[in-house]
Formats: sequence, C-alpha cells, structure tokens
Amino acid sequence: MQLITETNRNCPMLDIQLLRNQIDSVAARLATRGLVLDVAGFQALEDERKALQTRTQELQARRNALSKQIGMLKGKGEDATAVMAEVGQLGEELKACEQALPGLLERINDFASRLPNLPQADVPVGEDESGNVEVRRWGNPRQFDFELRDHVDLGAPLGLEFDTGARLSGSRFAFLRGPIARLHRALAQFMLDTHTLEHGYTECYTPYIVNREALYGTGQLPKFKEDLFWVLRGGDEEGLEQYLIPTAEITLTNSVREEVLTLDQLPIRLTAHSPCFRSEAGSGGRDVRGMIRQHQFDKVEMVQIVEPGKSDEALEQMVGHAEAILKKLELPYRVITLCTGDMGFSAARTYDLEVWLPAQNTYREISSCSNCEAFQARRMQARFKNAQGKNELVHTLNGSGLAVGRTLVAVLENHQQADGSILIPAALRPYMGGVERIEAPL
RNA sequence: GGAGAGGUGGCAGAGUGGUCGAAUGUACCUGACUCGAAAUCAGGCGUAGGUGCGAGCCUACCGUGGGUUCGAAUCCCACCCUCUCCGCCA
Repeated sequence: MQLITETNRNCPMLDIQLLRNQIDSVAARLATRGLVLDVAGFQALEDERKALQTRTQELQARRNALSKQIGMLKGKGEDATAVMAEVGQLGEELKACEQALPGLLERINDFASRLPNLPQADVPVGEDESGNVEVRRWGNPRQFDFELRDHVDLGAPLGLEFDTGARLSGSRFAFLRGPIARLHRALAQFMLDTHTLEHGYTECYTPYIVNREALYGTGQLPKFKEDLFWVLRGGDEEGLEQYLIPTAEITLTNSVREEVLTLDQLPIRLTAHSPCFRSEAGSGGRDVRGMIRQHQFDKVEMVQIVEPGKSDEALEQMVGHAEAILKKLELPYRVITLCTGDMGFSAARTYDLEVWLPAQNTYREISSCSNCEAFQARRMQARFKNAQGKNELVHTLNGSGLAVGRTLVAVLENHQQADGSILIPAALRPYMGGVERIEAPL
C-alpha cells in the first residue's frame, strides 16, 4: 500500500508538520489573511489518521514478518501452512485499513492544499487593499495643458481595435494593428533585453499549455481552477485536461520541479515573454473598458530560484528590476507592500508596482513581485543540496517585469500629445526603428 | 497515427516472485595519508511518514493507477512519459 498517492504526492503548501504541531500558531497567522482555519475539524481528521495509520502499519509489519518466515521455511523445504493460515487472519482487517487510509489522507491533503502561504511576520495586517502600505514613489504625474484622453480614445486611430477583438473572440480581447502593434512588440523586446543584459536573467521560451501538476506546484490549483482556461486535444475530447498559462511564472518556476539542484546552480534567474490567459471569472463588470483587464495579455515575467537565506534580498532586487523598466519608460509609479488580506495565495510577501494612469487619475497595478519562500518549492518538490549535503527546499520568487498590455496603456496615456500622437520614450526608440512619435496613419 | 525500445537512488547502471530499499560505478560527506592538494585507502551517504526523551524500531516508495500472491522492482491489465524509425504537419 502506498501512503503517497498521486494527489498527495505533492505535499500541501504548508509544512504538514507545522500544521500538526503548531496549528494554533498557523491559525493565528492565517487569520491575518482573513481565513478561518477549522482547527477542530483538522484535528479530528488528524486523530483519525493517526489511529488508522498506526494500526495499518502494525498489521503490515506483522504480515511482512510472517511472509518472510514463509519464504525461509519454503527455502528450507519445510511446511509453512500454519504460518500462512496465521497471515491469512490478518487479511480482512488489513485490507479494510489499507482501503480507508488513502481516502483519509486525501481529505487531509485537500484541506491543506487549499491553505494559502503564511505571511512574513512584518507584512502589514489588513483585510483588503485599503490596508496596503505605500513604500515609495518615483516620478511626478504630468500636468496636461490640454484635455487628456484615455488609452481607448488615443489608441483607436493608432490601431487599437476592441471591436475586432470582440468579433473574433468576445469581450476582453483586443486586436492590435499597425503602430500600436509595433509599440506592443517593442515594449516586450525592450523589457526582455533589459532583464537579460542588465539584470542577469536568462531568457526563456516556454510552453503555453501546461498540465495540472505544474499549476498545483505554483498554487493555482486546486483552488483557483475557475480563473483558468482549460483545453482539450482535438480528437481526444475525453483526454487529458490541460490549461493555458495565466502567467509564465508557471513554466519558469516549475522548470525546477522535482529537481535537486546543486548550490552552485543558485541563484537561478529566468525571464520570459509570454501571453497570459485568464478567465477573469470573478471580476464582474470591473475594467470593462480598454485593455486593463483582458482574457489574453502579454507579460514579461521574472522568476528567481534562490537559497532560503537569500530570498528576502532577492525580492528587493527583483522589485528594483521591475522599477528600472518604468524609470526607463519615464512612467511615474509607486511601490506598495500588500497587506496580509490582499496578498496572493502563494506569497509570503508581495510588492506591487502601480503606474500612474492620468486618464484614471490614479495609480494602477502594473507589476506584482512576490517571495513565495518554500511554499511553491514544497508543492513542486524543488530542492537543493545545502552546505551540509542535505536536501532542502529552495525559495521561489516571481515578478512581472512588466505586464506589457498595461505598460502600453501607460505609455499611451502618459506620453500623449495635444494632437493625439504619442511621444516614444528615448529608451524605447531603438526598438521602434528610431521613431520618436507615433501618430495615426493618414 | 504506425512499428520498436525504454522509464530503478543526485547522475550512470544491475536486478532467477522470498532478509531487495535495492549490486556496482560516480558524485557528495567524514577520517587516514600529505606542508597542502591530487591520487589512494577506510567508513558513511535516498525520500516521505509513523512511533519513542533517545540510540532506535516500524511503514511506504523502483513512471502512474489497478490486479494476482502469504509475499511484487520482478508476473498480469490499463494509462502517462521519453527515445528511435516511418507517416502527417508549421
């Protein structure tokens, strides 16, 4: 019998020992995320598990010992029927135990798999985004001496077509044509080059369709299936379920899944430009106008795989890498620390970068950088051999650097001119064939 | 899609249904030798879980899931994946 089944082979996100031994402390920390942990329910399951597992193992030990005896007796040519009768008596209870245990373990695992990561101790406690704390600002929002337009109005004559997208695919899809399509491509290229040439990341091109295990590893499954698009292979409608990636974090982070890395391989810094697919199931009528919230958008993602002692430092660096893009693009932004109630499932600490959008007269999220500590590594079984030669879980971090669609929006709105043209920031011009401004084709 | 081969420890690679959790090599750790290192020699060295103050004892794990058996890495069934060749295809 196997205690580790397919579904629980990936350990729950929280250390199961922590749950067993310090459940009250875990409950208190999760409470800051607005989550009520069913301590009594968990402990009832645990008590049951402990009794059943102990009994199962007792019976197995007995069976193994007797079977070994049978082997020895038969080897010597002696009669083993008495021992075989004895082991036969164990059969029924053992079978019952072995059948009951996996289901119980599965329930415990499912319970634990749906618990989010524990916030770091100094993360501000808050219920929602109102509890987030601003860390710093960069740049001054521009004063306009003409009536400013939003990116939808600015983009329309430049090739930003929402009606075409809707006709092809439905709402929340955009079709880009001409100068705006080129600007979109230039932004992604510029970001990739900056991260690879200046920040030490290795460029990657990754699959956009992944299996369930990968999404479990980074924490999107089992809890957030409704946020994803899932796909089936043609001619194989009964077949394996796979998913479109909601971010390249999935593929970059899972690239070390089930690996035991050596110390000298760390840190690993990866970046990729990819489309991201999100069903936006829970977003209701939010941001229906424009390309702020799309089912498909491009993003340049940064991922770091580091030693546990170095992840805090790595997060600060990674935020700096994302900020560098905004600075080069001359886009005002602010950095905020997400409070406990606003953090994502896998994160122990998250900084959001919010770019100034003049037409909305506010800062909007354009990057999110998180330290997931060992949470994802535990689910992925991504480890390294530490200095003591022991396998230890790595720490994983991910951050957008940046969301390309929203960056496009920010460039349009912040660098718009009175005549509706867009001034291209100097850093981006080499990627635009030297063009200094884009304007509607005649 | 067709035909074949194969999935075993960090890696490589053995394994007649019965002390096989698994030979061997390599990597790694410790010790000896050395001024130091290399080489050499000796020892150690998988993961997870249970139980115990502890040395330890026990259970599970040889791609995944099921089956046969007193007993499965080994036999049977299904599935997944990888590789080679053919076909199709951007």
